[in-house]
Amino acid sequence: MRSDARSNADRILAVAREVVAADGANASLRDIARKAGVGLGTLYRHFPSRDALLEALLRETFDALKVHADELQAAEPADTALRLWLRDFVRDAHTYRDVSALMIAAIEDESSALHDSCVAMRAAGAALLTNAQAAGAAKPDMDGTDLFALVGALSWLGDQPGMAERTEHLFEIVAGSILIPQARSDQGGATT
Amino acid sequence: MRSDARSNADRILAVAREVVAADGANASLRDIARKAGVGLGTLYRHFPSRDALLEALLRETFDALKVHADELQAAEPADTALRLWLRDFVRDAHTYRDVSALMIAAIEDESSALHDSCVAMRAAGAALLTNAQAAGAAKPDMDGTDLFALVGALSWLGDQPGMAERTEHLFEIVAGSILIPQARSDQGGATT
DNA sequence: ACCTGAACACCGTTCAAGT
DNA sequence: ACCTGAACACCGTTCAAGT
Repeated sequence: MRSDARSNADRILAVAREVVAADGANASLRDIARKAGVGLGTLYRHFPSRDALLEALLRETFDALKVHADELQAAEPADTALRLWLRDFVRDAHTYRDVSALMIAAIEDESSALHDSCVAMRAAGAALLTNAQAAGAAKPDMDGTDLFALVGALSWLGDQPGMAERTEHLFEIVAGSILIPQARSDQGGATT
Repeated sequence: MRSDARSNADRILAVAREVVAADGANASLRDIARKAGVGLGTLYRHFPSRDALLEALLRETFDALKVHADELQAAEPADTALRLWLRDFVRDAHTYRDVSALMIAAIEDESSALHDSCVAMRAAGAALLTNAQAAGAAKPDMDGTDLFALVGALSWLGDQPGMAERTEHLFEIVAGSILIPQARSDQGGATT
């Protein structure tokens, strides 16, 4: 019966969402299986690795971030688009505690279930960065991976005790190291 | 016999240095005790917590960093002093993998064995920062904890797979968000 | 097909028992 | 005083056995 399996997978995912929200990305898988009322092997059958489970939890977030990148690129001047997207990224990346380390690791590890999503995130950010650089609004000596590293580090900081309330401020500081202040005229269009 | 105890503590420390160098700050304490040829309880007797053991490993490094801060403050212009010290800090903080998370956590946790050292580090950095700010060489909207957070995050990045070779570059980017470029005349002395 | 849970090889931490 | 190692309560991962 395939419907059993599906309902199990759904229940595991629902429970995982709560447990990971509470305990972070390194939450006990045993605990999740237990609370989902399912054998440990069943969890492993549906999600063969921790990354696979997290990927399932994060997929919506990732998709939304990619869509948002496209929207911003179309609607905003290059520097605003980049800045706004980075804010979102940092916020979303620590929806669950300790997820940024996994994301940064996943970008190097092609076998990780998170790999594709992270590469896609990097590409989305890189596109916004390239745009901003072309407009002279972002430092030229930086690539998508640098950007990913910086926002990853920022989101990691947000997970550390005592740092959460400083992330806004730290974001501004780091953003200041990426973006070049623009004297902007009324109409936002940049010349090529 | 107190000499037994001392020699045990020394051996534990020597082994811990190797194991932590290999496995990072979360190395297995059991493994350390085993390799030191000592019962697990003996390790706990001498080092009642992981932080206590790491503090012992890092004490020399910390002391050297503090001394170096004073030297730089006396010998270099404020911006150079800050920049050079930050470089050292980032380098030393990832002598052992994953130590930066513990350092940042320790600054909030007064009961941690690493607390005092970390507060002292922050104070040393804060003094250099204040100096640089007074000379107009560092952004004014930043305090010692922000500085600690940024270099902590940078050193964390250095521990992540694939990021090690970018740390130099990322350091320059972040340093650029802290320091204000100076038009410097021949003599380096800043006026009070 | 799908699920279960015991089995294995690990942890950190504590503490009775030994010298 | 100091040390030891078993005991306890946990992990992640695998896989034979069940339905």
